Amino acid sequence: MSLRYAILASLVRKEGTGYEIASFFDSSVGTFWKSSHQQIYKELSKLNKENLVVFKQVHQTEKPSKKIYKITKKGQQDLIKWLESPVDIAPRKDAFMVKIFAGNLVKPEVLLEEVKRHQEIVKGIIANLQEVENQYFEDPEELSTDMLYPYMILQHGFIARKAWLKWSKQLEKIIKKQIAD
Amino acid sequence: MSLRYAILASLVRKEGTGYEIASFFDSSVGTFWKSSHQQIYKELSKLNKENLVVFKQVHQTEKPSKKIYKITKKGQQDLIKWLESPVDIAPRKDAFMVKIFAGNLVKPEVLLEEVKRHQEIVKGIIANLQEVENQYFEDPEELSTDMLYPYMILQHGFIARKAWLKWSKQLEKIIKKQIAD
DNA sequence: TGCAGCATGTAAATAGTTACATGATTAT
DNA sequence: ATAATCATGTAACTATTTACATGCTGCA
Repeated sequence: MSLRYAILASLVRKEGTGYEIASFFDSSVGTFWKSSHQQIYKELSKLNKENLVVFKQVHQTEKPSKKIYKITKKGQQDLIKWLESPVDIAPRKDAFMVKIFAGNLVKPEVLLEEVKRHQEIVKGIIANLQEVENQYFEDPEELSTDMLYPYMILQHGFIARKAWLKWSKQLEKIIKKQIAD
Repeated sequence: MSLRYAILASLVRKEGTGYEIASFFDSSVGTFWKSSHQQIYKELSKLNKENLVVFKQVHQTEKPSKKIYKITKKGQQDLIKWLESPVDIAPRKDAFMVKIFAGNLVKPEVLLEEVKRHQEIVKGIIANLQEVENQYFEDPEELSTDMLYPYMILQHGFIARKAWLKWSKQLEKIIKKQIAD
């Protein structure tokens, strides 16, 4: 039920198309809510029926025409009401961890390969976060109030991914010891 | 589609009832796959129809009767096949982060309260992890091969939760500065 | 020539949540 | 008395994924 609020939170900062919202959720700052474009389009049309967002159709000659969505006053009120109520901590569904938990069932070489692969992905994510920080948050001391919070989302990305990497090095050692034996 | 593998991974270590599997997924070592008991019961009966698990009905006088599930050879083969194939990194859906991202829309006092509340929850989780470590993983050097991987799941819990706490202290400072202004 | 990016969606299937139902025992 | 623990499930609903569909532009 929070997809709608993730969308509203995105629109409150910047109006945009469903496509842009989907890209945002794929980006470093927006990774807190991963959703497919199909789902986002569906939710946007629901949100529109409930008068929480409105859109203007924009015709383009070189690209397909698009709908630029904007949050309404009612949408803002709804969002704020949700923001002010408590939420549970996020339940986890992490298939990689299932694999590690059952790691003793597979050849350590195979496990190591998967760990290595994930390390490369995570390193890529960190590099991307770094780029975004350099581009948009160069001087954290000078950030405006409303950019401070997105900056903290970025910082969370760094801390969480780096902690994961550190842990995965420990894991690597253990798997390599298994291979040696 | 990974719920079935999380269940199989749990059963491969120890046979048990749906209720026990659900409790395991709520516990510190099993938090990598959160699911409701309703869903687990449904999946177990599917798994049974597909001959990946079998159960024996056990009648109890003081408690309701139960079904103790056990993984079959076919179930193990299926699980191993899945374990050997690559998985994507887990997509995130974190409502708390949506709140922080849109933090500028609410009174900093309200935001701070929610952050504090989450800090207490996370501290509780860390304390629980510590207890489990003391009880079951007292001497990491002496761990048997098959307990090494669950131990690493526990370690991931520590690292991830502690990293979150550290980040949240930074966040706290920023919110307090907002209140002061 | 083929793929990536822009841009929207429908349809079918599966996964997951919420509400409800039962019932004994033990601890507060 | 009331809640928690053990133990199972059904029914209705909502959320999410997967597959399919379209079509233009610009790049390699």
